[in-house]
Amino acid sequence: MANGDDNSRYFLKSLAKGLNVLQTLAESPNPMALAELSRIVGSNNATVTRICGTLSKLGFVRRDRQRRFHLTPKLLSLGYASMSGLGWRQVAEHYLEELAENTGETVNLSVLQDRELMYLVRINNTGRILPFDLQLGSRLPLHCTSMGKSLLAFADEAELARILKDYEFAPLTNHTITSEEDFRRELHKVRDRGYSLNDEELSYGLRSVSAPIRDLSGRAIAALNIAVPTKRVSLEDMETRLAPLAMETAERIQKALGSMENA
Amino acid sequence: MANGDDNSRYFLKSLAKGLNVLQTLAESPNPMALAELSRIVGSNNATVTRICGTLSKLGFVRRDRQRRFHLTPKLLSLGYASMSGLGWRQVAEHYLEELAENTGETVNLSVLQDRELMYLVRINNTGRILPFDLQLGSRLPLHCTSMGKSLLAFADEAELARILKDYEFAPLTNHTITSEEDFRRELHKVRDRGYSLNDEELSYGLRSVSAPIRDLSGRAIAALNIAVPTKRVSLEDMETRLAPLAMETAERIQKALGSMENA
DNA sequence: CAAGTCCTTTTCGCTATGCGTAAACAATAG
DNA sequence: CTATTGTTTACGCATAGCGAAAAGGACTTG
Repeated sequence: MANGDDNSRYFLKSLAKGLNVLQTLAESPNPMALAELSRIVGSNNATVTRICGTLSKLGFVRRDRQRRFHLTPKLLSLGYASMSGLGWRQVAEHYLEELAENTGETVNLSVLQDRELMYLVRINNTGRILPFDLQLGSRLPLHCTSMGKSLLAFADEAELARILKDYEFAPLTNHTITSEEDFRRELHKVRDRGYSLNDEELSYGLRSVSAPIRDLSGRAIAALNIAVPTKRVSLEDMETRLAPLAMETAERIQKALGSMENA
Repeated sequence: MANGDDNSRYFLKSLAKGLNVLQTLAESPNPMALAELSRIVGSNNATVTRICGTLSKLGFVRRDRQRRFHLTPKLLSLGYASMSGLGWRQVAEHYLEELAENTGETVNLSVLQDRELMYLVRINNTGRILPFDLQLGSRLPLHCTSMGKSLLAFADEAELARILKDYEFAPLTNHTITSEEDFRRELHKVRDRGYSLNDEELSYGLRSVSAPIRDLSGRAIAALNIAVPTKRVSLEDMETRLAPLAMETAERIQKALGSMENA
């Protein structure tokens, strides 16, 4: 019945479903029972039973007394291994540490992942001031973060189009940009200045400056930022003092990366 | 042809193979080409092409110009999500930070994972002295680490038997314990004293003390340790000064854990 | 440049695999 | 004790996924 259009012979559905189950569990804040899980992934629960049985026999998933499924830390090894492939990350980390030391602020690095950004490095200098407790691997929206703006301002047009297609500009504060026109205008500004700002657009009390880390073609492969509490650092201070530091660090990383072989 | 013996109807082979590919890539220090990969996972390369095609369409794997496969950081999100399920980890982390502060040394926490131990927390106080640059999720052998000894000394007999069956006591230094008899003797000693030592058994220049974190039945669910360079801390010092601190911290964590609901 | 090796991709037909429906089983609630 | 909702098992069918082998590339070597 209808192999549709594509290279379907080369796509393993059960593998995709299994990974989808893992992702679903990862995205849910709390463990899930079978029924809920099959509802969300949209499969028959017999199927989900089989998937979870397999995952659990392989040790990626555990079932608690209330028959709910949890991910196990076995997945951690996979996650970390994936980073060691990212040679440039290590290089960047070095410079970020310097930046964190010089500014005394929290410094982050993230990459584009699907339609969000994902943290790859986080150096938290200021004990827990920020309203978010982010870890590596956690994700944030693109439209209301400085790194998101940097990543998109220097993405290629095709990628940008893909992401902005039906993008939902969810308002998280009343500073959040909520329309594509405004956002595109903002991206222009970012391209002009070479850095991007987030002034309480993600969360009240929080500002950040970000600069893109670009490859030789000018495309952003990552973005770094400096995040500060509003009460301690003014917007002007961000622009005059921190923005240049962020850009300078990004440039140094780019230089260092230039001398590496490319994937 | 021969469904063998088991509940085979409930095990999804393609999912298992796919995950096996991911694990294989994770364990390899460098990216792999198709041929090598299919050799290692023991499947037809048509099969591996399909698996990798799927994984890559889903964004878990990337192929570089030389047609070699890499894991992508997309897996990070999964790994970290798996830790947030571990409520006790957070609790433990708090006490470990204290311990690190009090001793000024590097402090770690790990759990049993397959036949190795895996790091879940690492607080590195001493800038890069240690010969290993370990990250969360990385693994070490059990027989030549203090945490490995703690974990096994307080594992239940069945688990211990499973692990020691055909265990390979690879000698990493000339202090490494290399026979099961010696190792079992060592475990007895650990049970008696309540803590375990590693005196240059993993790597020259490195010592550590570890104490188990046990559940109500006495089984170790994790182990913490304090790791030091040999040049700075004597064996005697470890036993008289650090070992008690490690045990005390472990006990405090156990108490704190007692007041949590169990999975 | 032709012959040879090794790697990768695609084709093709078969059958075991994994699917959904539906029935049994379990647990809670009313 | 019947209803309701969640979980597991049974069963038979369709097809998804498999391996063997051919076709297509890339890179050496004579």
